[in-house]
Amino acid sequence: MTHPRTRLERGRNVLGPALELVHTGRAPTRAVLTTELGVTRATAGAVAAELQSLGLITVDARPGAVAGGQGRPSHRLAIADEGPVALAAQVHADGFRAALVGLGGRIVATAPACVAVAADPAEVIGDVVRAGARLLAETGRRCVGAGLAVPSAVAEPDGTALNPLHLDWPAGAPVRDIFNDCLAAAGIHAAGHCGNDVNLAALAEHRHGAGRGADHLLCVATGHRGVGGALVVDGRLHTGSAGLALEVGHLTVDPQGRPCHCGSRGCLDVETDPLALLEAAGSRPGPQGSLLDQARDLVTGRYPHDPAVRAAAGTVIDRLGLGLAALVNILNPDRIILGGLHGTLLAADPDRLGAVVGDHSLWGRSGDIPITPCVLGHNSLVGAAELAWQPVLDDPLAALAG
Amino acid sequence: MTHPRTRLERGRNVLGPALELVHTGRAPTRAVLTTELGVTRATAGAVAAELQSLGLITVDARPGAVAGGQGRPSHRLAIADEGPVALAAQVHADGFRAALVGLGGRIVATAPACVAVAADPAEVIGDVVRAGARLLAETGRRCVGAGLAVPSAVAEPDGTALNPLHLDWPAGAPVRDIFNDCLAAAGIHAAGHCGNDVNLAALAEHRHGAGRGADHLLCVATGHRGVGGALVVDGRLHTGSAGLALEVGHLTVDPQGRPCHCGSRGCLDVETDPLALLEAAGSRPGPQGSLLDQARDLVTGRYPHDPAVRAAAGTVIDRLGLGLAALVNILNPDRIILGGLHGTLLAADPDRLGAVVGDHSLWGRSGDIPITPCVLGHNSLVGAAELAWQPVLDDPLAALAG
DNA sequence: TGAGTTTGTTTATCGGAGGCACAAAGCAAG
DNA sequence: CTTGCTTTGTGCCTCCGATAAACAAACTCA
Repeated sequence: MTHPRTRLERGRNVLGPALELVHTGRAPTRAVLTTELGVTRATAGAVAAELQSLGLITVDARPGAVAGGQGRPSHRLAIADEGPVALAAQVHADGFRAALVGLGGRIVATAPACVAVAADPAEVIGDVVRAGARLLAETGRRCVGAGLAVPSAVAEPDGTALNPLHLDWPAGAPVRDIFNDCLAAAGIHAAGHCGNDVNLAALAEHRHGAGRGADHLLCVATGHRGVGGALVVDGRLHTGSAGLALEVGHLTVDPQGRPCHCGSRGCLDVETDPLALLEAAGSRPGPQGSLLDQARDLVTGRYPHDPAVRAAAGTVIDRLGLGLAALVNILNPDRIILGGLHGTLLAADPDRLGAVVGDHSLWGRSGDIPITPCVLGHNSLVGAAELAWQPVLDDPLAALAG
Repeated sequence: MTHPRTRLERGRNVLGPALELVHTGRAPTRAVLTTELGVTRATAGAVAAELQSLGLITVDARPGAVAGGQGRPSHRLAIADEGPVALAAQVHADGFRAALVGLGGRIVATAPACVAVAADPAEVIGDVVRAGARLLAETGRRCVGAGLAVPSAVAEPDGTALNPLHLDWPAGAPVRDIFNDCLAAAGIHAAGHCGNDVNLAALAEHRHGAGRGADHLLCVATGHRGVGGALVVDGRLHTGSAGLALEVGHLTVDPQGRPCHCGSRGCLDVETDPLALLEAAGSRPGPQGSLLDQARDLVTGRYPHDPAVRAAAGTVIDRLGLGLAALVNILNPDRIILGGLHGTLLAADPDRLGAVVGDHSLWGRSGDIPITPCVLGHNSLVGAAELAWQPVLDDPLAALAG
């Protein structure tokens, strides 16, 4: 005679999709979970109970928890306040930063930004991991994994940084191995993942920011030097066969333009980054503040009334539009988001860029593609956390219960 | 009391993947099916029996059917000889063609190619559908669906041909609706699907030709005028959000090049198609034979010993290499296949193109990307059939039993 | 001929999800 | 306040696809 098993362990195959719905804010109540997953109420109930027992979400069954229409109010689903977190780390040309990020892209704690960057990747990554370890110790949260964002293409499956150009790191540095070594040295027993910062920013924006709901999201951004791109298709990063896709910096946008270190001229990289804008505006880069900040100040403070800035920004916008148009023809995205200086330029003159993209991409349809700036702060950090959360989102039971 | 159900109806969820393995030639025996699907022998047996009962495959259990190693020989799996077929149709600038294609990309019957092309899409599509209907009547095969390849981007979800430039069709012609109307008028009760010819060729090459096993397959081809591209990721066509991806013809490959109707100069479209090669070689296009045939004859007959042809082909190869390098940087494919004149040029000088692509794509890694010509005859036709077979591959029971 | 190896088949069982009936919790109209 | 309607949550049973394990079959090799 079989003893009556508890039915609470049901719903394993839909557990991941269910958690993803809560994670991305698309499942505020249990009833929504039912319809979004396409399962019965019984299954959705078991799934919600299971996620609650894993300590990931809370199911609020109190009356009045949901502002209802007709019928019995549904139980409210929320991300557990004291649930586990991911350790997120970011290294860039001007410093590094660590944070703890919970489900839903919620930044739980941040370490103060550090501006010193050593030339040795192991040293920098060790520093940022130790900063993260301190946060974990202070908060006492469980850590589900760790993610590191670097300003370089990261090759798969090796996890090496191929072009960390503005970091003075050696090309091909095994950043994932270094990251995992540092995690182990800091006593953090969790898997470490690495990714390109623009890729991770795009992932974060897709799940929690300006890219929500887009099926084919193109993200282009410039930080300090150079331009990065990313594509999120059906909720997953499109990184190509070896993690090297969306290296968009060397599209030709001005045949008579500046020479580029790649050997060509007028590449997107050298025509639309902060230095290009400063030079075009006749403004010498100063010693204080990053190139990005100086370029941003120029645009937000003196566009459009300063003729030199107006002309320079207009030129950069036109060049960027040409590059985006080429990408639109190749990738056919349904939304474009712009980060860094590109986002600032878009905000300063929302119409000009769209017009250029529409004129130079085929069948004019592209004019219908919404182009918006990124909206998340620290989106690369949140994206790094997404990398760490991914195994949990794919299979919560396997990732947490072990 | 429950009656003892026959266990032959098991294995529904793995039925599609199993058929796909047989379809792509990756499951010659039942034992391979077991390991490839990752299921038990019991399940694989039930699945094979089910596919056989659907009339799609044969399971040959005769001793000696498999050249074995040790142990009991496995049953041989083969595509059923008299199984159902897909109606494949292709329309291009020089005419149209119909064929019947079975599983495995096997061309079962072809109608003679027709060289007359009317300006009215309904007329042409009606002609090709009637040719296909005759083939169905002659062979008496069951038809699982129909696919049509057109030399134009096909917008989804509407199924309209956006730029059928060399067909004198109106832009935006609702080819899928027309195709389905013609099918119904011909008494063929099957769903009709439409796609871009290069996309479909890439799909066919991925499943049955030079692209087998590639995870990220890039295909670039030129037929008569213009250049088309396609990307197959994890076995599925990447068509972007609206079916318009991989419009690669307007990448800039020569800033001082020929003017293009898109308003720019030196586009891949006008620098690497057959007309570009003929002009560069100082050869006036003649009245007899298509542009593609004339350009091919030039290369195969007079390369490399004719200096003019050598120089012209070299220039076109270099331009093509620049375009491919840009695509490599953006898409990071693990294999590239070239069709039409591009395939001929590659075959004529296999090393030069690879060197250019390697030099102009980042981190030199791209030099490792294999570049090969397409190998299938009628690959757009076979690809059109793939479109029609897809619902069967996704869920054989639902598609066939209804 | 017999041992070892690999594959096919049979039977019992497991586990996730659906179906259905019923209970619970709100709103609206009288 | 009561009654009816609507919507949601829960318990019980069933279904279905697949696994597990034991056995039978077919071949190679010594």
